[in-house]
Formats: sequence, C-alpha cells, structure tokens
Amino acid sequence: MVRTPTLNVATVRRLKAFSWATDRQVERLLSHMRLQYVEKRTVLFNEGVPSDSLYLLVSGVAKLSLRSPDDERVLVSLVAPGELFGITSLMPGMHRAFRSEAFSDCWVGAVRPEVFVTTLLDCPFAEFSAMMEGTVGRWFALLYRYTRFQSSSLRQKLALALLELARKFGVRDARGTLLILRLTHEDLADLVGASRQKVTEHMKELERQQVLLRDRRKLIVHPDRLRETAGLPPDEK
Amino acid sequence: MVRTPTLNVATVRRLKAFSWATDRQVERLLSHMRLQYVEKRTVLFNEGVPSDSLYLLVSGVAKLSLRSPDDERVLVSLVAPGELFGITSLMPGMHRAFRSEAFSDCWVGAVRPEVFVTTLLDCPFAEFSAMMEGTVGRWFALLYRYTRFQSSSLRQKLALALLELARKFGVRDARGTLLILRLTHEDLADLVGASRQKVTEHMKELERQQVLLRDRRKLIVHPDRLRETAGLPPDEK
DNA sequence: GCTTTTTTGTCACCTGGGTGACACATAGGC
DNA sequence: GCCTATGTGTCACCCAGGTGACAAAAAAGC
Repeated sequence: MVRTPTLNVATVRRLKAFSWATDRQVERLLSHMRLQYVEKRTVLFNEGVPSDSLYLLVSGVAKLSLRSPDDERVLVSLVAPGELFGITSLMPGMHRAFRSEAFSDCWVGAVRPEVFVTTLLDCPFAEFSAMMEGTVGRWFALLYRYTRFQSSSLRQKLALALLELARKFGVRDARGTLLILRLTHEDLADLVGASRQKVTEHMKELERQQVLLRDRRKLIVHPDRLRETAGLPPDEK
Repeated sequence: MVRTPTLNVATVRRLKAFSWATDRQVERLLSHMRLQYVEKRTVLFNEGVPSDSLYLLVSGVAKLSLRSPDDERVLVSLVAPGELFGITSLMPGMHRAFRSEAFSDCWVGAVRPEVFVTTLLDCPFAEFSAMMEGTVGRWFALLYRYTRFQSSSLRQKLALALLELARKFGVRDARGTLLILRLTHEDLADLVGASRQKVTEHMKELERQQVLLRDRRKLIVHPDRLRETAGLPPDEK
C-alpha cells in the first residue's frame, strides 16, 4: 500500500519550498493544508475550471498540459517536488490555464490561496491578488499565447498575435476593431517568428477572407473571425 | 517640441492602471515616479542587466525583445499605455529577461520596486519579492523558454527542454547530471512540440556527440554541452 | 512635387521537420 | 521466464514555411 508522507516543517525545508518563510509560518500553513494522493494519469484539475486551490507537490511528478486546436495535448511543463502549482488561484477570478495531471503517482498538498497569502505575507488576499493581476497577469497571458503557438500553423499564430494586439491596442470602429498602431509585416513576422514574405501572403489571404482589412497602414480586425481562424472557442469572456 | 504629460490620479485612472488602489495610494506612488521621455528606437534597458526599476507606460508603445541564438531579434511583446513592465524588478536579484526599447516615442514613469510594493500593498518588499519568486518565478522561466523556442531548431529546443529538466530533476552524478525521471521520446516530443520520430533521431545524434547518455531508461545529461547546443552563453549563474 | 527609403506583393527554389509504416528492443505483469 | 504492451530506430515521402531576388507601391524627406 501507499505510505502517507509526513508533512512537517523539516519536510518542507528539505523540499526547499517556502524558504523565505519562518518555521512558525510554515507550521501554520501546513495546518491548513490537505494532503492528497493522486495516482498516475489522474487529472487534478482541468483547464478552464475556476481555480480555488493552490498546490504544493510533495512527491512524484506532475504534468501541466493544454489542448491544442487540432486536439493534441501540448505538454507545457513538468512539475518537480517542492514546486507550487495552480497559481492562477492567486489572481482574482482567473480560471485554470492548464490541465494538471499526475505524471507519476504523487502526493500533493492543497491550500486555499487566501490562507496561503495571509499566512505567509500577512496582507489582505484581495489586495495581493489584485496586485498580482496588475503585475504578472499580462505575462501569464503571454505565456499562454506562446504555449498555444507551439502547435499552431503560421496562420493561427498570426491570428493569435493579432487578437492580443486587438485586446491591447484596439478601439471599436464601425468596421470592426481598429488597431491604433502602424505595424509593418516585418513587425508581425518578428512577433510570430516567421519570415516577412509568408506573413505578407497570409495577411493577404486573411484580408480576402474578410477577417481583417487595412485602411492605409492601420489594421481593422474582426476578433470573432480571428478567434475562429486561431482555432479558439468563440468569445471567451 | 514634446509636451510633457501631466501625471495625476485622473490620468492614471484613464490609463486603467492600478485600478485596485485608492486615490491616496496612487498619489503617493506618483510622487515617487520619475517621468521620462524615450525616443523611438531608444533602448530603455537591455536583457541581462540588473533590474532596479519598475515602469509604467504612460503614452506611446514599448517593445520587449530577445536576442536569439542566431542573433536575430525575437519580438516578445508590445506594451500598451497603462501597462506595467520591467517586472523582473519585483523578484529578488533577478536580471532583465528582455530588452525594452521604444517602439514609438514614449513617455514612461519609473519607480523603485520597493516603493511600488510598500505604497500599494504595505507589506515589506523583501517578503513580497520572495513570495513572487516562489510563486511566479518558475512561470517566468517557462515564458523565457518558450520565447527562446520561437527561433530555435528542433535540436536547440530539445537542448533547452533538457536543461530545464536538469535544473528541476537533475542530481549530480559521476558522469554528469542524472535526471530522476523515466521519460520517453514521446514525452520529450510533446514538450518541444515535435514528432516522436524526429526526437528519436536528434536524441541519437546528441548521444553520439556525448551531450548526453542513457543508462537504461534514465538520462544523464551534460549541462554545459547542452547550453552550447542550445545556443546559450556558457553557464549563466 | 520630386526623390529616396521603406514597405508590400509575388515569384522559384530549398529544407527541416511531419507522417505512416514497420522491425526490433525493452520492460512489466503474472 | 514468457507474453504482451510499450518504447526505439529507421525508412521513404510530403509539405509548410524559409530564402533570395526583384518589381511595384507607399511613405517620408526636403
């Protein structure tokens, strides 16, 4: 049978987790942590679900993955013992970005993010969490785009990049979302890691398909159709 | 000539920055912010330098980029007005991951990260910063790997992925760094977004070049040589 | 307005990596 | 120790996207 590991301050120190916290804090945190056994291949959480727990991997290896447009799984990262994962729970109302499953049999400790923050930092969770969103939230979005890139065609990458630009630089316009930027095909090529020539070809094609149009050097995009060509589900929020 | 923008609470609200903070906090923060004008194409900071400031983009567009192994620039992201950037400064001792330069003429506000944190969160900077490192630091490393992937060959991606695995799962061994995981070529393929067959070919080749070796199903890698094949500068820390 | 520079559009050609198929090796399960 | 399932090695073939080259169109200087 499986032996339940003891989870005390010494164990945590050995795992090199929370190295900045005092023994007292770690003890308090552990008293709120529920330890669970996760058998190999079991899904701990799925992408898209609300995130209400923060996890500490105690033993074993966990796996973070993502479903790609063509329904393949992209392995985003393997989690080692001592690592925290499920950190979307630290940002307000954010849903899981990745699926997490046990790569080998695992022991995992779960805490509520509020407990985690108030115990280790003693500042209100709401404030911390807003701060996280304001500072690292955008980087997280970037990571998400890049992991999506992994299994996408150039066309899809372009659509993904344009969607991000529309979110940041778009203003509503009678004809769609106007990007208040003058971007060259070369800029777009650098952004998606492709050659300028191919970007030109695909942009032409996207224009022909009425996914976007150009007014002088300004782009006007149609987010819904972009989502579609990017292989994303229609409208996320 | 260039007109200096006024940076007051109303401006900040219009930019939708720090929306969670009170007027008082924003005022206090602004009193510590130095506003600077950055002309198009000017580099604000370079990758690898120590990061001691946090920036708020007030107007214009900023650009974050990365030099790839073959000396090209990867455009990582474009920063919109109202966004914070240079957030490596929120993690202890971390150096800039990307180069930042003005994509168009910009007005940028700079604050010391300590001031930012203590003003907006009133908790000690050292604690907050340790917390950030423990929680999002690893995601940042992931983002870094994925941006590198952008302009890499399969061989280089494999080397990059194996380096990350060595950092997480490696133990020193007489013959190199032993990864305490049994990974199949398929797992590696999923991790780098390639086909299993090509991974087999490249792994074989890496073995032949003595970059790594296999003992039963465990891998033993040679980090220095991996860095070399990944096109990274020798030993970073 | 005219010139110079920067972008765009479109070729033809090459190559890294994907696909399918199959033989061989290894490792668990019992 | 044998059998089955899972991983590895190696083909031959194909295609998305890279490269170089160059003409046409827009912008930017002046």
